Amino acid sequence: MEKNLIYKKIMHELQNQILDGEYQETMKLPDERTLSQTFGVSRSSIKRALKLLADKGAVFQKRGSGTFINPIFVKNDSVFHYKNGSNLGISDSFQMNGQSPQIKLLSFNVERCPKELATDLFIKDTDFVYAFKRLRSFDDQSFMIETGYIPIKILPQLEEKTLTESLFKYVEQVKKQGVTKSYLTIGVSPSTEEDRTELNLLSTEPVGTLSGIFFLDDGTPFEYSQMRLRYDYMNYHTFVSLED
Amino acid sequence: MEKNLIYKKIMHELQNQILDGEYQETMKLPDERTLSQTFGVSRSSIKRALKLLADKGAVFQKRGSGTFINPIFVKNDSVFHYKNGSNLGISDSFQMNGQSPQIKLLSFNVERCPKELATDLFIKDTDFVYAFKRLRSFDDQSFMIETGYIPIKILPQLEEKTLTESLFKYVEQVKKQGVTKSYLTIGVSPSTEEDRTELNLLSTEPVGTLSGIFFLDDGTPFEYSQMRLRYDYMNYHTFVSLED
DNA sequence: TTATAAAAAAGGTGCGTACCAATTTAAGAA
DNA sequence: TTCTTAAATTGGTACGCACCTTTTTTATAA
Repeated sequence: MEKNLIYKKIMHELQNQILDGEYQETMKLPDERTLSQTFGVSRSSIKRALKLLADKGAVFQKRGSGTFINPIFVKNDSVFHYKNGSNLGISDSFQMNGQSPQIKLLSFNVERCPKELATDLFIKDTDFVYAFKRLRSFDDQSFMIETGYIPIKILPQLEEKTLTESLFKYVEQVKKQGVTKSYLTIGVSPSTEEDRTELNLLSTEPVGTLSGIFFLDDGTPFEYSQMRLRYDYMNYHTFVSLED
Repeated sequence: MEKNLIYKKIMHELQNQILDGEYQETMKLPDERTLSQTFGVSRSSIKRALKLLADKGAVFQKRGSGTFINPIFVKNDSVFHYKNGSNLGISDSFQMNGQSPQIKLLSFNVERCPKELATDLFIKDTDFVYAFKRLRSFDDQSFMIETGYIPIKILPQLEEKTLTESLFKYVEQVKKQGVTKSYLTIGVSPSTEEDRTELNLLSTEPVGTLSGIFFLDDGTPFEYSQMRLRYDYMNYHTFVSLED
């Protein structure tokens, strides 16, 4: 699985060193030229690794001064790392005490693609999609209603029972591609009748909404999804860095 | 202002071409080697420009195949572009019909740094901070309550009236650095008494919450901020791409 | 015509060089 | 000692090369 890429290997190594408190005194990494020497790789590769860490918010690079460790990244690593490896917006990647949630399939149909979604999913509105609704819960507590649309031509073999398990894992098996990109809009809404019933909410208790598109690695729009979450399960962490 | 960096210039040029529909037929950019020639720059610079576009979600790069345009980026450009140039999470960057919101200062004090914030702001809990609360509105409609904490040693000169204007612009002037990085947690909450009063909400109507830290370009934690938004103003767009 | 294999195309990785720009440090002068 | 200036440090930009991996296209064979 590990593709043995130098810059990724070094990125991980540095990240581990950082989290292990290797550079705690100075909160600063060695300079790029030194790193290049000690790792025995080119400065270009070091720069590439550091760029990844900077994009994560693990370090800040300052010209003329050095590469500094973000104390919050170290301290709060659990929170900060939530994003890495699990948080693609959300959807499939819930976990609690290492245990995945149960999934109940509320409905499952094949229908013509709703007009508003056709362009987003890059298909014609005469094409068919799977339309399904799922309910997720931990033990007795339901926390999310998910409405999803998937073009049938992307997953011609999709069966009903697959939808009671992890969709993303299934896709990775079948398509041999990961789902690593998403475009999401996050919002807030008072709870609807359905929300209150399914998620066991009072009328004063709201839901968080996530809606958007998930892409395969090659950019194929794979699913349009609308998620409504119990407000107390809604917790989205994000590190934003404006380049331009 | 424009720093005349080749890779950024090319990034913009390509982005404009894309939005202008230059590549509409194929939805595909020329290959890197060709771009290198036509722009008269090295392939490395082209790669760098394309990487920026890929990180934005404007294009998808597929080895062996080419660089493809994300149709959603073109179509929905307003939404997609919301993030670029204005959306650092949110805070200062609101606008509506090109018009900035009014800001009312609800409170303004200097106090010792709350213990939970000290480490996040990278200061001691014996250090002092400005603590303030602001209310933002468009015309008659208030839409956000913001509670902010800023270490006094970062902005020793901060005056009360500055807080009724754009804080970020002020910082850029004084510190000669932008505020281009933030680490935020997004959540949902039923409205509190104060929310309902200030934001004119019913008890069934919730707020969206944004809380986290804003950094200066060099990584200095500059402000801890908690924002509570009217649910109908809460709209956060994000493109997520998992690298590793 | 169809299946298979070779070639070409296209993006990815890694190394290296040269020089630039901001910051910090050290040296020298007042 | 303190201020000013020059040098060293450190990350940033740009170019180029060589080679790899995946995908697509083309040519060849069945």
